[in-house]
Amino acid sequence: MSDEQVTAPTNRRRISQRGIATRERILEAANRLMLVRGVNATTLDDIREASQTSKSQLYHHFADKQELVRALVNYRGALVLQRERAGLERLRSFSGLVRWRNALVQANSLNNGKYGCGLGSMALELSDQDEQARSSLSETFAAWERLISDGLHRMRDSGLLRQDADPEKLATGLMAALQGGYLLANAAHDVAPMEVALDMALEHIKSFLVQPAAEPAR
Amino acid sequence: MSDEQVTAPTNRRRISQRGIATRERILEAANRLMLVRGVNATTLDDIREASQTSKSQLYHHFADKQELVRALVNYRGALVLQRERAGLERLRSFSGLVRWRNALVQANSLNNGKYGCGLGSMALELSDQDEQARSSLSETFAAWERLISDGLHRMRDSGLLRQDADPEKLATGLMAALQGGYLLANAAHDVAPMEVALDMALEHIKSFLVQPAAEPAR
DNA sequence: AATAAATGGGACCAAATAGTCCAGGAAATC
DNA sequence: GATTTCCTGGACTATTTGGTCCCATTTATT
Repeated sequence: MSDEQVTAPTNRRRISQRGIATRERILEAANRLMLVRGVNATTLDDIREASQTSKSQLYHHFADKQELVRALVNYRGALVLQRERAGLERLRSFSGLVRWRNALVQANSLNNGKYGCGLGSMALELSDQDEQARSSLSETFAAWERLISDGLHRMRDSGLLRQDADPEKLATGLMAALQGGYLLANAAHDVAPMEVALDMALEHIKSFLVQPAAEPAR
Repeated sequence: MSDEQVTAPTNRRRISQRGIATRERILEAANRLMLVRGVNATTLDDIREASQTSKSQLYHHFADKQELVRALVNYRGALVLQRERAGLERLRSFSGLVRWRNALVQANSLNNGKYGCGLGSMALELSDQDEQARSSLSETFAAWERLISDGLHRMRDSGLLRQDADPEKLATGLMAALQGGYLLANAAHDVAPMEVALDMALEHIKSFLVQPAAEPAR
């Protein structure tokens, strides 16, 4: 769904290790620059310079800026999903969720809430500008939520969560709290709102635990 | 804190009704265009055309694009706060919160989740690009949260909310859910995630009610 | 080794876009 | 009503930026 390449003879085309590396270097630079400056505020010359490549290479690997952005959407999505899969695929307990929360908070606190979520910022900037990018981002968010809801399903199946808990809705709520937390933290240049938001969502999930603990979440 | 005008002789400068109207027309057009296309993707020519003005007028009323954007940040902030003040300053009950939620959801559903929150989208786009804009936006968010927390304080003072409820944190959580909901709804082009997120936050607030009702929030 | 195809460097072009300028018209003050 | 100051229209300029092109170099296939 994301790999259309140069449209035509993908098979007839030779490809070298060096070419792959260059393409990767471009995406890596675009990822880095566009995270801090935003997509529209980053120029191709910025990327060319940061990736130590040239114009012809940019246009050799990507038809135009839009296609580069779309590739970045997939690139960044894959990175996030990979990271999140590592942290969520074995989720089976509430304390696992707390650890997951702590990891996100700590990562974000390293830069005082700046930059926010790479996916969320692209979503707001591109959704009303590039339908294909929006669609990809939406799917990535869905996959991310599924990682969470799968964990919640496991917790429900094992009897930790009540039967009337709705893993999908809980996951959506948690994701919204996370994204909203990123946004407020970014605006405030302070992780605090992100912590409060995540704690709210965790508290909400906690209220569906079969044996609610006495102490509040943390 | 937001009105610096042309820096120098604000008093010595005559100003006509027509001038004010033109400035307003420019801001109104910028507000409209930048909401759907984003700040960086909107050109001054777009604004000039949409506002039925000319280049000289843009630069007569604003030093450059950055200052126009900063003025827009304040303009939009004032609009949102005005709207929210109307809906929140008499907040005294949980059902009042539900009505507030419903109004936001309905407004957003009119365009299938598109465009998101005018403040939130600017926040993500400008926070890492214009420190002054970020600061203003952060203050506006704080004022908005205060409208909510003031209402929650009233509910706590009147005995509706438990004493251990923290209005500030509850307001931050609700705001994060709202902003995250806007973001996910925008990415999905569907209000549903925004509803789920807001309901989660309301449910969380509900858990601090002195006499929890039997039925779930709605 | 010869050949063909992929990769690379960077000058160059065209369009978009921010920003300038000035002359004429409108409004306020005397 | 005259004069001064503000406001407006729109042509014009400079810069940025996406995109093209050509030729050299490297890599793979024979």
